[in-house]
Amino acid sequence: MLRYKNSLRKKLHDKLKVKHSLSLEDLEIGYPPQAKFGDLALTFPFELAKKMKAEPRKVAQEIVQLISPLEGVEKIEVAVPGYINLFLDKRSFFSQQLLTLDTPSLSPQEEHIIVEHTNINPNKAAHIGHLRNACLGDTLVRCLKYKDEKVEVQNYVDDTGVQVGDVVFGFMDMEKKKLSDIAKIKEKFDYYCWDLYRRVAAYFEKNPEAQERRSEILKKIEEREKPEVELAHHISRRILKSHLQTMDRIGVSYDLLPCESDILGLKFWEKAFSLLKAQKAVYLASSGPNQDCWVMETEDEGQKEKVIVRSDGTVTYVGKDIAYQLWKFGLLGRDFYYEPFIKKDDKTIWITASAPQKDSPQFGRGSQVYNVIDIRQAYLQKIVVQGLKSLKYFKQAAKSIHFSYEMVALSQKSLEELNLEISEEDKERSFLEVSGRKGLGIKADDLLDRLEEKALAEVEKRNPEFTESQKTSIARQISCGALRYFMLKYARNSIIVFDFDEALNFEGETGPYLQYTLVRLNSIFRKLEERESFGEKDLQDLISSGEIPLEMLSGEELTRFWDLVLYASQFEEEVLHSIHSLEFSHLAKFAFNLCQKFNAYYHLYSILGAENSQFKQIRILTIYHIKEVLGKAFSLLGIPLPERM
RNA sequence: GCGCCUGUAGCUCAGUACGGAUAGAGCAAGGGAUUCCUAAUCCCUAGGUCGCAGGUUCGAAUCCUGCCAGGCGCACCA
Repeated sequence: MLRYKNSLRKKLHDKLKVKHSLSLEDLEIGYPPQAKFGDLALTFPFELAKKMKAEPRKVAQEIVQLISPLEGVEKIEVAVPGYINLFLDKRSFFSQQLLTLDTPSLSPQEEHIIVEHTNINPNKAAHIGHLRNACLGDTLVRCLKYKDEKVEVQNYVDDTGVQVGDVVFGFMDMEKKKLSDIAKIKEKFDYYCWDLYRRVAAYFEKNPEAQERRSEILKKIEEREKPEVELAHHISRRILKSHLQTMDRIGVSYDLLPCESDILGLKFWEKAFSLLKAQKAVYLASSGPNQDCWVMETEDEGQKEKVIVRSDGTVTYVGKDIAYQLWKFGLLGRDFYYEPFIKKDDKTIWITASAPQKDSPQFGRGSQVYNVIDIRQAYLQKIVVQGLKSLKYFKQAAKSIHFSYEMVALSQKSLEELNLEISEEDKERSFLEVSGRKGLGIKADDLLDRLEEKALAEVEKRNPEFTESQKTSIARQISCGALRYFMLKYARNSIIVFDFDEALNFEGETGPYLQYTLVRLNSIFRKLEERESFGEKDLQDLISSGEIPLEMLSGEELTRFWDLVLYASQFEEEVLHSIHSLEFSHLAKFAFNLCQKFNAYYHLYSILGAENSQFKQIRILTIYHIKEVLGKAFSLLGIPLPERM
């Protein structure tokens, strides 16, 4: 449809330019609210009427005279207030759609896009909040790649921060463990640390005097002193591997894992600091509450300033982030070294290193950067962008996009289900924020396990004859589909109050519903092959022959057919819209709606048992079109497609 | 206090970017459909002062102003 609209817009522009000065963009083409009004609607007569101080209806009528006849358009009508409704030539439109199924009309606009997402502190297991981040980020990546953009996916690892330091404290000071003892821990390590981290946080609450030791550990990690730095390294790498395994379960992967330890080791901050000082973007506060700190003035809030370097000379998180953002755009003048971290199939996930390595690829130097980070960090992201601006990198500042989203919270009901202890104060709240420190949260692997378990039981019920490995593999695909759809169905601005019943539901607007629809669709084609030896080649022959016996259809079936075709053809528009608004719930809803439309069609019209071969032909072509579009949509949403379920 | 966000059906949410034709889904509730391509499905019923009050407009859930309610942010934490 995108392609069609673009060419229609050009045609309209050509026909109208003699009489009206309208730009191509002014000629907006929308959809009427009801199918009976038409297939496409032009609303620009209203704008024009305003300019000409005329009645919209009259303007619309005049325009219809100018643009008629239009190639590919069967009928043009003026609707009462002043819309121009177009009725397309169904046969030529459908045939065009079928022939261009494999050739996307989207084209890239950037040289190199960097998407940073996931970014879990490597000191505990991943939880549902992290899953939302990863699903959003990964879907963006898939959509950008579909648009043919060059995309590099980074997952930042804060391996020298407070959170890792706290777990080091837990092992060393509370559990009195050495590296060799930790290495011997057999149980799921990220779960072990989840629990330990919660105990450490509670310990610091009760023993404020331990703060001193806490700072000491952090300092030793930064200055690469043993044994603290060895422990931090062991813990962070081991947990990072767990995270990658968890993310692999939902089909999420990365190109590069940039580590904070290397940002420190390679003195990224020192370089960024000298750049900022040279541009006078930061200054040493000589008085006031921030005395002896290097601060940056914030844009809108008047005199307010943000501390970048503390009075003890250490750099804040934002400072390091500014350096990292500069590096992403290739503006820092320093670079990482890289080594392989994990190889799976033919894909390598690289990690940064602080010494030169052999045969490593190039990363960074993006022309556009997306940071997928929850909305609570909006202020800090703004400061990072301001850092770029103060260095006069206005273009890069404009291309720094904070992909923000709301948190996943826990309902009181889900807390009860998990038997988590909460304070009296927290009991009053309608929902609770996930908190690693308090150990409040649902671990990603636990949730995925529960989804898999339920899916397995459902598969068992329906397909007892499948082999065990078939069943588990299908269950995995279903759990992934269920989770990804769940994370994408909500607008990013909306808080997800997590509820087990909702998340584990496989009926209605859920991932498994979508998967089931496509499984059914595929199974029709499988049966066509089995029973009638009608295969892919016959299908392609049918399409290229251009024989579309549309004349067979009338009444209800014609309406349904056309509704399906028209809706499915909007796929690329939905992808673009989702990228522009960073709202992938649009794409999720689109796939769901298309499934609903198909399911209704499926119930009314038999394909295998069609009345005659012409009905069969047209129905096969119709559902093939849907199958292809759904297949593409699923792959962008990261929803796997089981053979059967 | 300042800034950002949210308020739509019993519940969970779309729809707001760029105002447009009768405000849509799912869940829950009630009723119905399976000798036939997978019932993880489909159909029907019921359910709405779009937080409140003004304003702009031919036209407002959508834009503007004020108010009410809730959330988040405004660290020498990350």
